[in-house]
Amino acid sequence: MATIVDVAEHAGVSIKTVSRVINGTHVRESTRAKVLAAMTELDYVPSIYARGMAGQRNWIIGVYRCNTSFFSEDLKFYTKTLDGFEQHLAGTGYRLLLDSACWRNYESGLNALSRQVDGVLMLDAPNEQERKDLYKLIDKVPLVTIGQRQVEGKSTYAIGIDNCASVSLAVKHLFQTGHANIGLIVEGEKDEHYRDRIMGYNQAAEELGLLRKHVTIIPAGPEQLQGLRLWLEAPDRPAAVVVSEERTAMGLLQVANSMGVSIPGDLEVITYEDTYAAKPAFTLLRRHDLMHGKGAAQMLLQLINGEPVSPKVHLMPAELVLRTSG
Amino acid sequence: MATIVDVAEHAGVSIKTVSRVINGTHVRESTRAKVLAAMTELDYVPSIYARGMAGQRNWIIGVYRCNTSFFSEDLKFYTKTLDGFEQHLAGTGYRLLLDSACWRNYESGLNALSRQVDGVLMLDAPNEQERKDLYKLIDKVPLVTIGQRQVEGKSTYAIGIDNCASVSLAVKHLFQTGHANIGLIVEGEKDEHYRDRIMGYNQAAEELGLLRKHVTIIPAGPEQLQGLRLWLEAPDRPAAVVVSEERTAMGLLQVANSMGVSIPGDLEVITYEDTYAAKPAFTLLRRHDLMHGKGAAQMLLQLINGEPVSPKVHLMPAELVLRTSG
DNA sequence: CTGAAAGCGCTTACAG
DNA sequence: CTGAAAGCGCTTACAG
Repeated sequence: MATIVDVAEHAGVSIKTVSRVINGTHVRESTRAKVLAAMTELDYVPSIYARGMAGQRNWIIGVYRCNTSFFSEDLKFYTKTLDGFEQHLAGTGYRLLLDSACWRNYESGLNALSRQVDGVLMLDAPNEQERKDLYKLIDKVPLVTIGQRQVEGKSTYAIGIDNCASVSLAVKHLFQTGHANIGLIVEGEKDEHYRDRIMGYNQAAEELGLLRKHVTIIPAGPEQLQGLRLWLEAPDRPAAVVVSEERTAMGLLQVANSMGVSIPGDLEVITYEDTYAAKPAFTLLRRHDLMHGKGAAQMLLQLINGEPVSPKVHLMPAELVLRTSG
Repeated sequence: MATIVDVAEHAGVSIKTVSRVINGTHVRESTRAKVLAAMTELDYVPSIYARGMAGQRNWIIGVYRCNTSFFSEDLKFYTKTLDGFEQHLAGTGYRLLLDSACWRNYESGLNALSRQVDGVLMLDAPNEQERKDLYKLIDKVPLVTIGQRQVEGKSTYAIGIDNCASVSLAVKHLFQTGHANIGLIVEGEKDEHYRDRIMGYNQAAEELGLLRKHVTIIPAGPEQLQGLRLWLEAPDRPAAVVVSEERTAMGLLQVANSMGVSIPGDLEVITYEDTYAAKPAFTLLRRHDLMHGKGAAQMLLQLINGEPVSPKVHLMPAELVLRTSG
């Protein structure tokens, strides 16, 4: 296995020069070409271990999820984000480390991770306690979260969707297309993003002067279809609804079908766009996940490089994608 | 940042002893406790870089996908597998590295990766050319693939689902429940797993003496629903069908609903179980993804440790999960 | 712009 | 069972 010494000898230059080529520092073009040729010929790959140990950079970025296996089912909500993150990182020399030894214990895990990486991307919304632990680590390692993280009034560097503005946008759209009786269905009320969505609904409802607010919490799980059935059967149910999760919207479609309720004819539905294949008869709230991921990578690189990052939190509303069928 | 020297001094032992504790080698229990206490007190974390460089192990396992971003949409087919893989690895000291610099170029990428990791888990089915490149690397690094990989009659170490046996099982089940006109819908015929499924269908059809084979290829994409409509409208269409992808099965359900065709009343459907939320009225072919992942991790650790692995390829049929509703 | 040398924090024979 | 020392392959001041 060729080392930097072999490359230097083969190219007839100093080790330092090879190092400069590896690190992209300025080297005379003809020299660089000679070195690159030697690298190719010797099938040389710089050792991440030697680089991490000798240098002040590790060239590794840790990707972290709170108190959950990295590869749990709901990773699907992040695949495009991570794709964008990785796309932006490609060519920078950074690699992604998923530390299976650490994500089972939040503080000590991240603590350990923070020593080994140059920066951390944090995916999931921590609960209150985790958020406090998280905040202790912000000073130890450059850290960017997907979605806003508030800790005692302060925030992490964050990029993501503006759930409040997105739901508000959806409600206003329904109002503008002639609906006055507009509901919201969410799967919970404890998580930050559900709270933000409820807030967005309430804000829009007040702004528009809606006579009635109709927020329903229907948790995911075996009883969900039954819950949706009851919701649909209620005599005063809204004629238009924003559904917070696409799987719930799909359930709603299924139940509506079985009850002879036509969507969008009898019930107009707007829902977040997720990973399911069929997108029938819904107007969608489309997140720009790929862009979030790229933005997170950019933010993180700026933090690592000590460049100023502004604003600290960058939230974007979803884009409304009008249904074309139905 | 505490080093192994600090820990040794603090615990009043030699560096070597600390190293032995880190690596789980035999140390007197009282000594081990003293060292662990010192580690905790000093908030010590061993450097992966120093360990990787000094030792003959890197304690890192590379996870690799062929010619695709790691985080592409279809990662969802592998989340449970990876979850199991990671679960089995937890506590062994190994971590997972996703090398964003390498998976864009197959051979050179994996080549580079192979230097930096102790073993590789390979997820996607490579095409013929990639498979040849892959095979060159088998000698360089312990490598396990999910799903079978044949290269010129030889195979990688592999674990996964037996697509042939699974579809065969499904067809036989339909036959035993009284169906004689049984079809198969797949989304392609080039990929190995589609070929295996078609093979399984054909084998079962011949074994059972089915009078007619009815294999239909309906690619995913915008025209899929139209294709499924035509399939459903055909006067001689099967009364029972094995659908190879759940998204296609969901599309079939949607089209059937709109046409007034009842599932399972008018059409019995068996499909692979994937990630979608609603599982109505289908009998499912359930893969034991978690088990595949754990098995892959076990295989890989055995290979890394130089232990014998047998059999080299371990394929399991899917489990038939009978529908309870419909 | 380049060369010689120290040092990063571990593991591992080699002695004791 | 333990201690002292070499060495892994880089980066980085430090000289030239």
